[in-house]
Amino acid sequence: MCFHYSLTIERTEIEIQLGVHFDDEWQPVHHANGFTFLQMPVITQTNPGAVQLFNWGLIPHWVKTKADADKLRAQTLNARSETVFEKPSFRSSITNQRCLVIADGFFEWMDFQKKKYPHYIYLKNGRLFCFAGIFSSWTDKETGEHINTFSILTTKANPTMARIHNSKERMPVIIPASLYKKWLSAKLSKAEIGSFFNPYPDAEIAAHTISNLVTSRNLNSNVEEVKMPFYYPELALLK
DNA sequence: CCAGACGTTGTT
DNA sequence: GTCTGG
DNA sequence: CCAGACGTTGTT
DNA sequence: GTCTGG
Repeated sequence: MCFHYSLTIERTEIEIQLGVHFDDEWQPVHHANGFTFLQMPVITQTNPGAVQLFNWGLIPHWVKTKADADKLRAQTLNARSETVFEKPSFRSSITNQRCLVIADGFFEWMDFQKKKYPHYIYLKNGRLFCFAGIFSSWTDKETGEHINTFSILTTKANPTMARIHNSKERMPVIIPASLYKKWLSAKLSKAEIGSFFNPYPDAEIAAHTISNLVTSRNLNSNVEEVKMPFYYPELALLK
């Protein structure tokens, strides 16, 4: 799974690397906590030339009230790729409402002797990447407000992620750069969509432990330092 | 028929 | 131990 | 996901 | 909206 990630590069750099327009205001985010349902940049199937800001936490179209939406979105930050075609919250989005969720790193915790050790995971080449996402547009009938939301697909962990995320052995689905266009193309069969649901190649990712600033209540975690390496002597026992 | 769920995980 | 809030 | 609470009352 | 459980 993946409930915390980062996108720490500038808007113009995102435009250059992905060849898209990004017209909204944008400040790099060092720590996006899914449970705050913040707006993050995505590229949708329906508007593949543009980066848009959607709220993390998918609200299905059939939700009736804002209260129900708020309950559900805390549980739709991720969608299991194995069941995404069946689940009521996701099945109407996977066929024709896929998106790329732009990121440059994500956070997971290792369990060791009953303590949690946060890690930052990123590509060895240092570039941005895209999670496989699905999106939905929801209208609040009380206020008329439209909210565009997304969820990040998950799959089983590759060896590096299994070592880090040792309690659950899951990881987000990452789309290889060469397949961005295909993920966003219309008329993919169920099998073609399913062919994306693989762990990302182990050899291409890197990771290190970080301090617990990432979940600090008193300090602002949305700062550059959040992803800096932090050494835990007790973890040396693992190597 | 209506009411209620609709999700992610993991499991000393 | 388990739930809620962020 | 983690951090932090973990209660009483009554309720448009 | 659509399915499950009662």
